[in-house]
Amino acid sequence: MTDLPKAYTPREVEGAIYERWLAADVFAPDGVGSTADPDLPPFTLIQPPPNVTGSLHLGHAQRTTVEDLMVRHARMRGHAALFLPGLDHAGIAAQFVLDRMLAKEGESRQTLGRERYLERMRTFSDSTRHVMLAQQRRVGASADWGRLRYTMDDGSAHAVRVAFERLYRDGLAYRTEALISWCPGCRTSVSDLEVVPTPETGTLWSVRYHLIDEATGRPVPASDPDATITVATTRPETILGDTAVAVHPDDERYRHLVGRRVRIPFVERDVPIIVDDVVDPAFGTGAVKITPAHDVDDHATGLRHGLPTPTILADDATIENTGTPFDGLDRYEARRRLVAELDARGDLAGERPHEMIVGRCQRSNDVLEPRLKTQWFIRTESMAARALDATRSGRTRILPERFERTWEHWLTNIRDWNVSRQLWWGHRIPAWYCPLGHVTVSAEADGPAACATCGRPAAELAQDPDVFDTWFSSGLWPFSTLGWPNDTDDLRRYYPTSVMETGYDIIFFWVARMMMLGLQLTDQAPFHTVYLSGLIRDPEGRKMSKTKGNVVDPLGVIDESGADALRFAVVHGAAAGQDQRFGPAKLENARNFANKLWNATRFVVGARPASIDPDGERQPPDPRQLGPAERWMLSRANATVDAVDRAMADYAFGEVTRLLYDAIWNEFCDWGLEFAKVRLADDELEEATREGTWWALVEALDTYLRLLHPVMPFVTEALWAAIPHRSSDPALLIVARWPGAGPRDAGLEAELDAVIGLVRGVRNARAEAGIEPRAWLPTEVSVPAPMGPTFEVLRPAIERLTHARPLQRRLTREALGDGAQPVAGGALSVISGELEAIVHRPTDTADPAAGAAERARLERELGEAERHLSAARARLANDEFMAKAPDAVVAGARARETALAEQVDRLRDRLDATGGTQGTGGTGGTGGETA
RNA sequence: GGGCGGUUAGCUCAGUCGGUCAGAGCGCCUCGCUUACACCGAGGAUGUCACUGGUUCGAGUCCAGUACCGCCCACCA
Repeated sequence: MTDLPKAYTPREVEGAIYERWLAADVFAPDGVGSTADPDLPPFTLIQPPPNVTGSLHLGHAQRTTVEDLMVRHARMRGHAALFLPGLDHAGIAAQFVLDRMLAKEGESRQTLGRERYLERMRTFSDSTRHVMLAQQRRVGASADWGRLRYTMDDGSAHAVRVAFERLYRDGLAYRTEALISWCPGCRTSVSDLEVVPTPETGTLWSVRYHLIDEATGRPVPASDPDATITVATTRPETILGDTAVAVHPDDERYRHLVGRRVRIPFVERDVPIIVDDVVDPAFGTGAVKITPAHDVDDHATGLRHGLPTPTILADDATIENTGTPFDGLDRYEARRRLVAELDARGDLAGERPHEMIVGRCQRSNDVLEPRLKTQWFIRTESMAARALDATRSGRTRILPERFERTWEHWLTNIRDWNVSRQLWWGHRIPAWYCPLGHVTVSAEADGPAACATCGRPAAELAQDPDVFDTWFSSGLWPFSTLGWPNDTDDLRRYYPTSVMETGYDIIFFWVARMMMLGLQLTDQAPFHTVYLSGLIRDPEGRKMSKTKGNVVDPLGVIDESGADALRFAVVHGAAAGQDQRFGPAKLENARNFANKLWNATRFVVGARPASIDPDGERQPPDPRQLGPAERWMLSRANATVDAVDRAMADYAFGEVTRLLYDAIWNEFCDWGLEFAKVRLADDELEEATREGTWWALVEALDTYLRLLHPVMPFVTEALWAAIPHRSSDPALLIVARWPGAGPRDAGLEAELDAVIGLVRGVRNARAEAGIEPRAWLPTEVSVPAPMGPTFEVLRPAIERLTHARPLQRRLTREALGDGAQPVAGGALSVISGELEAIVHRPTDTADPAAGAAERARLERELGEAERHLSAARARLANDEFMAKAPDAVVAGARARETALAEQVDRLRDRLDATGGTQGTGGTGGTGGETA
């Protein structure tokens, strides 16, 4: 046993504890401190790797907590529990951060060049990775740091190459020119998921295109009724890339123009008027300009009609290749000038504000441009089908279940995944091109020796300059971290993993891709359960973000309130998939709870009978030495074990903390300790009895510390060190065994409920009557014979808790009131279950008004009891209820009716007695009215 | 345009199988420094479980619809 400081100071407690865990090597499932049961299957949780260049925010802390609590729980249950930590290189996100830093130095990707840029990135990420890892340790992550992985380490690099090669070999990776979303700021393509549809008010311009006289090849004269056709656009600069004008096939207005040609202004290109179903005749003019290289719909239209696809936007979104003066201008400058020029020519038919959805870059917020690029794609159809099969068959379960519908919808409508990124930071795509255009994909670290098609030597091959979408390497995470593609011991032992915990916001980005790639490459679903956490929001319910300035730094919170409080706060009252607001109140509540636990333990430790060796082995409480309160306490602890087990099995972590908070605070501390105090201080009891009482406290406390450990690991570990252990216990709580649910004693629990109810009732009555709390008042209690022994053992505690002196026990209700002289002003009556008490008031504080107040109180209680009683009776009088409700429910209703009737009866009696002694004439009080 | 979630005490939220489910924390009010804890203890007040209808012996809970708030998905220039 170790001493506990008087005050609970999280900083001191937590710092020392983590070092002890590390020293004991208990985090690794195969570490020297592991106590795993070899007969149980392992439990594997691969951490969603946080961005290496990021900083830990509250969301990370919350996820780490949930992950860690699952791991700790599994570990205590005896499973070899692997919590594999990691970091993500976060391709585009990291580049975005570094680019901004470089910009402040007047540098850029271009000025540095690829090699120096990547060198800077490595230096930068090396400096931030330590911060990220240290933060996780502060939160208490019991991760196996020896297995720490990084999406840019050699193992991941190898996995990425092999995975891609296999996908290519199986026809699931292909290279093609396609319309992709391009971010001019990041200078890369982004996936559909990274496009943020943003509502904006733009402008819809109407532009006249001049028809061409086929005979002369010149524009038809303005006098001709069909001199022009008017099209509408929100992006006039794309006019420069137009290769057709389309109308709906059924549109009578334009039918006669179909097949004619119009001249695209500035580029002076003559393009056909075509028909296509994509056109909505009701929108705008019903005629649509077609820009196949810069619009999704137009691209599809272009493909259907075999239209040319001139690209007019450069990587930086300046105009290019148009042969017009607009070349070299930024897209928006070009737009302005182009509109002005059209207006000057008289070809601007109109402009009006237009509500529209603009695609913006998730990272840089730039407006994205659809454009053609030759990129690598992953064919998703077959993999998505397998992923759906895994969830439909139940091999993988998504929690909360409602997200399975989202999952279904997305995977059934999935499009091929563009994995090429024109970034530098990431895994280079292992594809080489020979001068003849042959493609060679190779998993070799040094690339292929020769072109796979024509045999040209490596020296003549050029590797694809692009890198993979960062989610490609993340998608391999559950198995690449365990050694895949090598057939390692870890992979065999820990794969498939048990639970994947992550935020619901990346279910598509990440979970779906892990699932697809895992099934494709390992033939197994990578995890059996997906636990989706909700998002942490600020106290106003807003998403936390740096730009809003409402981010909470978890380290600040930990410094102030402790990691245990933070962990408890983010778990307490939270439900899977449900966002939660986080504010100071929750945190304070959690810290208070830790403090409560600390002080309760300090009391137990300090209350040790001198006859017990502080350094001795823990003794099981001797049942013969236990009083009803101690047996009740142990029964309740068993009940809590049972309830917590059920909640854990349901992944209802908020329920777990609620159960423990209630059990520890409202049962163990409020009643268990209070009853025990009296008993431990009772010199009349035998030494063995006091010892038994203390061992019972230790037993219950030990159980609660174990149950609470996964959520509040530091404080429980520290406190556990202060209580005696069993010979079978390990040195540290983190590897101690999860408690088993022992027997309950329902009858005893009911008796204690009555006793506790009586104490509460007496306190309540005394408080309402305005009686000095410290005044000792003569109190009588009628106790049915079966409860006699319990009452007698608890008598000293009841005396103390109710300030009753003398406390006299009566065998029947009728006997109440005989033991002391009723005094003017009346006595207080309290009914709790089968117990009934009368508190006699001191003469000097009694007055007629007090009697009236007591009557009012009793009448209020009577009224309430009568309402409940009549409701219960109405139920029993309902034939259909009697006929159709289950027997157990009917029996319960009968019992309730009996109890309520009894209570009403007693309250009436007490009211009569109170009225009678008061002598104010109101002797017949039946509770109908309140004075 | 589809889909999902939320609506329960002044605030933030739990509420699993339909039957002691009207709950917690915070806040508020009244007391109290009783030898674990003032980061505490004792007591108290506060509800049309958003609305409408339905199923059921019985609905905060299941079904349908409505309203408001929020999120996700979606190629209308």
